[in-house]
Amino acid sequence: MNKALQTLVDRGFVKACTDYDALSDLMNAGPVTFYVGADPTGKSLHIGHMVPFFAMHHLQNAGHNPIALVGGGTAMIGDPSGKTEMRRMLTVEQIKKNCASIKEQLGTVVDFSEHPEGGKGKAVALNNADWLNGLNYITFLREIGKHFSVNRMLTFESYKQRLERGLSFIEFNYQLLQSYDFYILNRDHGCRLQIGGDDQWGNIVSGIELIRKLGGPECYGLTFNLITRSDGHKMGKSEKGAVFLDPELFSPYDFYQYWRNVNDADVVRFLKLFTFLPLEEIAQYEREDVNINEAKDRLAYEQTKIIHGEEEAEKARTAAKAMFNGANLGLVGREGMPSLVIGKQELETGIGVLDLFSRTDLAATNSDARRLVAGGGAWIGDRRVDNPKTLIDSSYLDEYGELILRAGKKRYFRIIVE
RNA sequence: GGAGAGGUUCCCGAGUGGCCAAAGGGGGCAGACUGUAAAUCUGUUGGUUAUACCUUCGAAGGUUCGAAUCCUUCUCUCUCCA
Repeated sequence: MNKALQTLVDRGFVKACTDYDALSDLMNAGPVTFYVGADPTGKSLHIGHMVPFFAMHHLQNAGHNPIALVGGGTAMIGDPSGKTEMRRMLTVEQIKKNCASIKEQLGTVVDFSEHPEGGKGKAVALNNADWLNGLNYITFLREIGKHFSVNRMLTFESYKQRLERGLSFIEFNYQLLQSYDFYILNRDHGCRLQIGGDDQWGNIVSGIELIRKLGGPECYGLTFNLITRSDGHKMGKSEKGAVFLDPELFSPYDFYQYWRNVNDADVVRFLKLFTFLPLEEIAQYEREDVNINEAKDRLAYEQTKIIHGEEEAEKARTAAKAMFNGANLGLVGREGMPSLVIGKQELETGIGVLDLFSRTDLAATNSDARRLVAGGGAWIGDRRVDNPKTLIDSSYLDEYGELILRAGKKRYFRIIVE
């Protein structure tokens, strides 16, 4: 099998392919242009969205040419695949904004530079709004719609499910539009392969069929496993909500912690999928005598480095070590920690614990803070605060003239006094 | 257009006049145990200037001493019929 294709299989990406042998031959014959779509339904992608793009990275490194397609046009509609509910409609301005920020985020794993080095393929980012928004309904029906059989579409699993819950007509059209995307990318960019999550199988196959019917070359589809966590939680969901790539929405420190806390059973699998470490290197973490926590630290560090850069990864790691390993790294260790600045004056007067905690991320409201304190989970430095009426003043400052607030064992917050 | 079912707190889902800030489960948070893991057990889970008060059961009115519960109108979803 083709080496790059084999890499994806070995790393645990691949779920299914329309034709392994033919695709392998095609990839052996030279660089293949391929694409994956991303829907700009939000301002930021979360890590669950990233699986196909990590795969894209590996294929680009092997010399193939990626097209990252942002669905500025299809986002107007909403994809019913794998969802039981109708997606809410977004405004045109929102979609535009989302497209721009998503393109930027993809740059963390895909090299969009003009002249990529080291034998990499040339990557481009396109927006299907460019060809979808101007479509004429009647023309589209005549030229594209006639190739689709409703009977056949209804046999797809994704539609079957939705038929029970209700499916709007425009969502039903999604498959036609995605197929048309593939057709356009093939016609204008020589794209021969579409990759994507397993839920995209039906849409991908339809695209291949459309291209064939319109006289294009044989194209291929490659789908990836839906990544799940061994505890059954959805990938990319944390107690704080989705694990977004945008540091504004999900801090690099929390991001690091998310990976640092994955289940034992997931570590090696995630190292293969979500880092670029060579498989030989990952293999050493599978050995029984290796401390699993080292593997988790490596996973967290590598993943944070890819998404947020080396500096942030270092900060997050240092902060984590300072907090959990008891290493007294001084102020340096606190840099990656979420923080808040309060006035010196205010502290000297004294601040109620509840007030203080509710102003941080540790408690959402006063009541929330009250529960935390009453439950014995509120700490300042190494002092447990269990009386909600406690007044926090400068006597609580540590040797650096700061307060380190803690909720439970894992959530820290730094109060800087000025 | 006609007939019926329904919209409850983060989610699912009980509740058909006061004992309802609303059972139960899930999820979350905290405590215990641990390895910053999993599993398990316990507590907690609308807000506030907090043994009380305020806001919440699709929306707006009404009946009542008192409404998530009864009535009216509106609205949305689903099912069946044409």
